[in-house]
Amino acid sequence: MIEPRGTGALTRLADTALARDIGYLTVKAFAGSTRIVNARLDEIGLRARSYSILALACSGLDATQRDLAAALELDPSQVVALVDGLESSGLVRREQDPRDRRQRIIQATPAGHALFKRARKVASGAEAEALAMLSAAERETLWEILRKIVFAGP
Amino acid sequence: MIEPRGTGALTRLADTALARDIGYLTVKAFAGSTRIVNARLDEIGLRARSYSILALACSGLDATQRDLAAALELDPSQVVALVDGLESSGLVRREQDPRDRRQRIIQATPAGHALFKRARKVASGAEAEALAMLSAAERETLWEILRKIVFAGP
DNA sequence: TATTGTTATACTCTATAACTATA
DNA sequence: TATAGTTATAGAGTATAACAATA
Repeated sequence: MIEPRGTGALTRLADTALARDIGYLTVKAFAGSTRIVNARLDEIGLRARSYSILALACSGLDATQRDLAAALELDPSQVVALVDGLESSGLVRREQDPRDRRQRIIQATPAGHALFKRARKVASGAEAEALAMLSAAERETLWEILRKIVFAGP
Repeated sequence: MIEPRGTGALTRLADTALARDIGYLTVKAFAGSTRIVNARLDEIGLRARSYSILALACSGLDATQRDLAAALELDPSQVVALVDGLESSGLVRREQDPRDRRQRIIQATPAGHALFKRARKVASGAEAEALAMLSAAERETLWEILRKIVFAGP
């Protein structure tokens, strides 16, 4: 942006209309956070999405693949590949629901529960790192607003 | 999740640990918002990222491709394709910086400015739609927090 | 006939490495 | 030698359509 050396390219960006654009800010904030979270989770063989699947498999909700798709806003066909990966690593099992043999309930194995215990700490640390510039009160406010976006029915 | 017919699969999800996980909430909120924003922008031939490039090309900041990459948290090689698309649609021009012939300043054409004027309204409407469940005060708070995440130096 | 899980396909996004032209 | 833009490639994420087994 044709500035003296040493001046950040973003210096004047904060003054533009884009800085008021929640869409832009969301994309940028999300990109940075995802990078951090995935980098940390990669160390234990997970990513943001496989972590979420594992979390639900550990939750005791007896979620079917269809439920996982709905909960994570994914297409059912994407869930197949994610569960395949976790299953081949021995972290979850597909259990046939005796009440409807079409459905597969995804349950975490003992190894899955053990890894999730570690993964929660990793994810929580990554979150703290990604949001280090926020106060505890601001993080709480962000959580409340996100919760409202996700769980408020349309 | 083995519930009576008519009960939403997400009913009990709000009580699990995942509902406290900002990472999960962010992924889910972001997925929904992006879907809405891209669907609306598609109608005028843009997407979230080409919209952001066009916004900066219209901003008067005389941004180079390197600046765009930094501002949008993209790799410079991704900016090439995005600028290619906008340029072939006649919305932006690559102008060689006389002070450093390696650099290309991305400027919006008159057609680019005209489309951006429409695109801002579309993006703003999509944002309102995606965040309809928030009050004006909550949207303002969300904006402040996102701004802090994006512009707070590490 | 409708639904669950599955396979297949295509397109977008993200991440890296290497090349060219300029500095 | 270092940087801006470019090309190429591979992997992850997103979106559809169709199929087999089951309801």
